[in-house]
Amino acid sequence: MNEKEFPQIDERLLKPYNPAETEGRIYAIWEEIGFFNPDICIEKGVTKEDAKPFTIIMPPPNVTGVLHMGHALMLTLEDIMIRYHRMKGDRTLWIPGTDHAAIATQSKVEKEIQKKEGKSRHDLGREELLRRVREFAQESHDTITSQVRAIGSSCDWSREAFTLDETRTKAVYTMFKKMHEDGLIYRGHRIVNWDPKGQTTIADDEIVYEERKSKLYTFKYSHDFPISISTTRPETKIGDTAVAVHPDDPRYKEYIGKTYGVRDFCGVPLEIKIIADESVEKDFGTGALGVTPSHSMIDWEIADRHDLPRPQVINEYAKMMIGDERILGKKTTDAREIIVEWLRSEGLLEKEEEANQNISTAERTGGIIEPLPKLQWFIDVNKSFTLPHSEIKGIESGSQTTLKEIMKKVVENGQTAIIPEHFNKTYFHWIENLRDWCISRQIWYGHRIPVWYKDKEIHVGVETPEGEGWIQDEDTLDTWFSSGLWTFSTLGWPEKTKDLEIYHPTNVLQTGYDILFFWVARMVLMTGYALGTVPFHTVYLSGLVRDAKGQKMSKSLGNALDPVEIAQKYGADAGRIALIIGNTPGTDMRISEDKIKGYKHFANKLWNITRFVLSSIDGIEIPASADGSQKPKITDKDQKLIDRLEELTKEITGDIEEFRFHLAGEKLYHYSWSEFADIILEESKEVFKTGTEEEKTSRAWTLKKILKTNIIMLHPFMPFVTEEIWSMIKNENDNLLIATKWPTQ
RNA sequence: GGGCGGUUAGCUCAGUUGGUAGAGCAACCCAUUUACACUGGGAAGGUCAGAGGUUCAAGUCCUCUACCGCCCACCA
Repeated sequence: MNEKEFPQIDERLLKPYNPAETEGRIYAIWEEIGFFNPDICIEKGVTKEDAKPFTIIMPPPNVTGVLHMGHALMLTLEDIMIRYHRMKGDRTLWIPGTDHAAIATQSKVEKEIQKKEGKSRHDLGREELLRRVREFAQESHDTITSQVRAIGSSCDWSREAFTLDETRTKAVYTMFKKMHEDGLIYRGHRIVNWDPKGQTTIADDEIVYEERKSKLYTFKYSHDFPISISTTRPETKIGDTAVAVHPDDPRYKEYIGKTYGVRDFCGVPLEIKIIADESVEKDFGTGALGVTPSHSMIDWEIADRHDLPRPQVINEYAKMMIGDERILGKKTTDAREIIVEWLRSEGLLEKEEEANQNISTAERTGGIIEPLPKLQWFIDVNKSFTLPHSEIKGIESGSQTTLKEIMKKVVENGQTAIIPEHFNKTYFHWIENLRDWCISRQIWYGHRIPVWYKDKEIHVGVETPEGEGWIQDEDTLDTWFSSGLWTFSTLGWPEKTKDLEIYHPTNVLQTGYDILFFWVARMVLMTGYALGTVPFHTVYLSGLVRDAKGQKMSKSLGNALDPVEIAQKYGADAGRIALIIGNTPGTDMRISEDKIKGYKHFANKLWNITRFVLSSIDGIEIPASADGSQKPKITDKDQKLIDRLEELTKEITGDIEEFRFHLAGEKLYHYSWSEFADIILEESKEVFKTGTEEEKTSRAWTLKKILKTNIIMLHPFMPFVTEEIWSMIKNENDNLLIATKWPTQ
């Protein structure tokens, strides 16, 4: 092939499509012209000022490292929606951001420092550790934002947010103060999930259960104690204050209400009251439960109901804090052996059996959770408060409600719809079992709790109080507290900004189903409380991205695909569409390099289709542009092709509107390859060879029309190659493809 | 223990409201410079996990069973 054969063809088309060269250049053009920002779209006449808004706030990736394929899927799905709506003419906003991810980030940096320098956070001190974490977070942030660009995300960088930046911190502090004033945030001495390894509390849903073999011991506290009990943790029994039995259990009825003194339980005197409680299973063990209020969630609740004393016997380092020299200061596991040995030697041990037990461990550190009573901050999910302004169906403005009710109503009445729908059940089930949310963490990286103490005075506020001697609470807030505000803190709340007014509630939240509870439910809670509305109308839950064998991608397994590497090797477009086709919401997917390679071929196919169309129609006088305003006489045969294209356009539009991206992508792929290239273009060769002038003109016009429409519709899915092709097929007065009108309205 | 999802071609998965099964990859045959070998054409491959039911009609709706996966609870 030489220039003589293709005199009018752009010379770029003479070589295979090269995404590595193209993508960075195209992204720079988009950023330069500013169409990612809706204000500029309005300024440049792409969007009408009174157009319907369409908003997505990007789920902020954690600044703990680099992006993985799951992020690539997220960015692709969101970018498809954003580009589609922008092309439709909506006032479209996509705000990017990152999450400080408190515990995850701090523990990652701590681990590195420990490994490289052998120092703990206490060796460094609060200020120095924070400096190091911030430095790490900044680097991580920079990597992430360059990756987000590499994938082709058309988000508005001028509005970028960080969960721990100044504006978001103000939002967090304002929210804390407001909830505190409403009595929804309280400080209480309550049992929490303590992670002795991470030296912090964690939330219920940050617990991971691990099944382990353990021993179940059955014994009596003393020879004259009337009831035997069973336990897997004998060392906690020095903290027992009651034995609970089922109220209907005839075996123990006579003892209920009596109190027994145990003079010496491995060196510790006990006073045990026999109580009746419905929560006890008659059929488990002896049917009697030794109640250890301070070291078991269930027992703490029993103690609440029966007003029992709650001595703490284990400390923050998982060591025994009472007892004689045999057990005092010993690790719980050692103390267990000692107490079992003592029971055995006293002849109190009746049975020892193997049992499977689920051990609670901390998700981030792997430490075994020790339930402990601690003074912590909580959000009360059941307390009534007045919601002054409400747009939530079923809750009147000015009426009494609870946070739990808000979370429930919003999904129940469909103001927020979850896709796929079956996750509704999971959501409701979670809310029903929800307990008060412990929001304080004993780590340093994060939003420091906005509470100051001075003697007996307490100040809760956004600013440090005036005067000498105020000391701020040492703890920081759970990272999900700030994430919960994300849809509106990114729009400027608590200020009454224009953005907040225009773009909130947002349209879609797209995220993985694994954080439905962590995040989605908390956003509903926070938004309902602060604004009396919903954070988003639709929640699109995607599945996890796994490797070709179905394993979770991870660095340690070496099977993780790096989206940027993929983009360099096959093109971001190929990676994007490979993640979309065959991927349904809520279902995990498998991705392999082979699949991505296939779609690299597809990008090249589009390239060659373009080359063929342009070279075939070269020299044929077409009276008008492909926008349909003027056209030549169209043959019946070509009219059928146009009708088919219109039908496809309607289908694709419907599929995107209804979140069936996998179908839209697949249809476009097959239309382009199996219909347009394999049938229409093949047949056109004959038309151009032997047809009449009228047939040739009609066909030339039709091919260009199909090519342009096809490229427009593929743009949300494969933005780079389509924009590059567009630059070669557009008419002089056409805009960039990113700002070109979608073919149906 | 409670709940949710899955089971469709060798492999990975689609299949929107019920209308006699589809794609990609792999494998098979043919074509060899054709816009594109990052190609074209062709053929092969499935009693849609099993059983029952509703219906003129079921991969699709209902009931039950089996197996796989996930989530929640945490029996102390």
